[in-house]
Amino acid sequence: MFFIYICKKKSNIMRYKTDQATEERIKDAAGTLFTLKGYSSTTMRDIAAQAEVNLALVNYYFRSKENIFKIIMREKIQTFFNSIFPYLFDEQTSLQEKFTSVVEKYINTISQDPNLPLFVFGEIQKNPEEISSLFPMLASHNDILRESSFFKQLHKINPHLNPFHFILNFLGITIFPFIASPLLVNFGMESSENMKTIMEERKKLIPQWMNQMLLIE
Amino acid sequence: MFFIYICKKKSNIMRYKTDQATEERIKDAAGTLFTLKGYSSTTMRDIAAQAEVNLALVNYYFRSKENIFKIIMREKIQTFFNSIFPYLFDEQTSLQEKFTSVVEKYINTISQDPNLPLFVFGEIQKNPEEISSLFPMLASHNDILRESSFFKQLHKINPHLNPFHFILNFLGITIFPFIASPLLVNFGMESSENMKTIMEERKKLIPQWMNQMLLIE
DNA sequence: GTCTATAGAGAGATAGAC
DNA sequence: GTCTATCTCTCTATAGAC
Repeated sequence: MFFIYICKKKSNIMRYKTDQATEERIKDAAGTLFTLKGYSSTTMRDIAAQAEVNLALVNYYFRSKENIFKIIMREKIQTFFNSIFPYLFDEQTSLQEKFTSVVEKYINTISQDPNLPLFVFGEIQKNPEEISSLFPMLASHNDILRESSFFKQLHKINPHLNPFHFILNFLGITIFPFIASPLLVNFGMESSENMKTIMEERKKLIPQWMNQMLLIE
Repeated sequence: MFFIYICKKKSNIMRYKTDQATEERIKDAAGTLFTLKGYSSTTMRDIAAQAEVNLALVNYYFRSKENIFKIIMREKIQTFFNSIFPYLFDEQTSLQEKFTSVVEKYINTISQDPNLPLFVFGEIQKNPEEISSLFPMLASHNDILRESSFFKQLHKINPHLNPFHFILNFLGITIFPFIASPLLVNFGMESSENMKTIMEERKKLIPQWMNQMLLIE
């Protein structure tokens, strides 16, 4: 009895420290691998190895591969949209301020996790209904973008063109460089170090380009 | 003997018609599934079912999954680059002409296979060295883009900015809409029918936007 | 060429010891 | 909580009949 008591106590103390660290390590490993290789190419054994834990532990903490993926996916999409959405709906800021703050925030976020855009768009392509189930709010209320302050401001400045064009342009020139960078490195574009400085330059340039584009009728 | 002769003859006649059709059907099925779901999420059984043939036949014609994937991948990348590259290196055309002809050609090509960009960039992210092995020409000669007529013309018109910025912008506003469309449909952007008209509008708009952007120093 | 049947490898998941 | 061992399923690939 005494022995068991001691062990239990020790195990409880350990748990508080170790468990959190282990769970977090597994989640980090899964996040890295999923964003890099996608759902199907990532195995539970990969995740265990990357997290330096036993395979059984991954199931112990997260029950199933599908479950751990959903958790990761939800967080990643959250990160992805949170760096844009709050700004787009802010009625207090000007179009200019939106351009600069979204670009700044977005490039900072993605720089820390450059595979994020390709992961998000890729998984949405593979499983379009998934995003609706993750964010039912969007499915039910799907004019959300059209009713944003951003959309209205774009329309006011240039009523001749569908504001979606400008949104596509804005996201395109901001996000696409991250999507294309592995390819462009092959074409002698930039080493991954230079990619960083390129993106820093673009923080200032993108708002200017957007202003120029708005002039067209 | 006579029986065998007849059968052989019949089988040869059949082969000419049937085999080509079967092989083509398998390749089409594989192409569709790979571009939609990626390498790992696509099974040989999927391909067989989609092509309406027996599983063993897929291996009969293409030997292995990896092999059929390489064949598809090579063709898709070929299509992808052929809609851009010849124009970029043409010394005879002006920058304006390049903008319009690349946009026209590219949007037409991708419209027939909207998943192509995400597939190409996704697989390159998963396996960056693969493209070098598929196109050794690029690996050995990787200043290819920098030496293009397009690059030089951009530099001449705006010497203050790295031409890669404009190339990123150009590809971004052209390609990104296809990458983002499954997502934007969720945000009430456009039904897939309207996506077609949106892209038609962009054929004319993109060259104009590019001109505007070039003005910035 | 096309099919059925199956070998063989690798995946996700869990039981049970510690 | 963590590990070893194993079950079960599905996948790729092929052998062999027609």
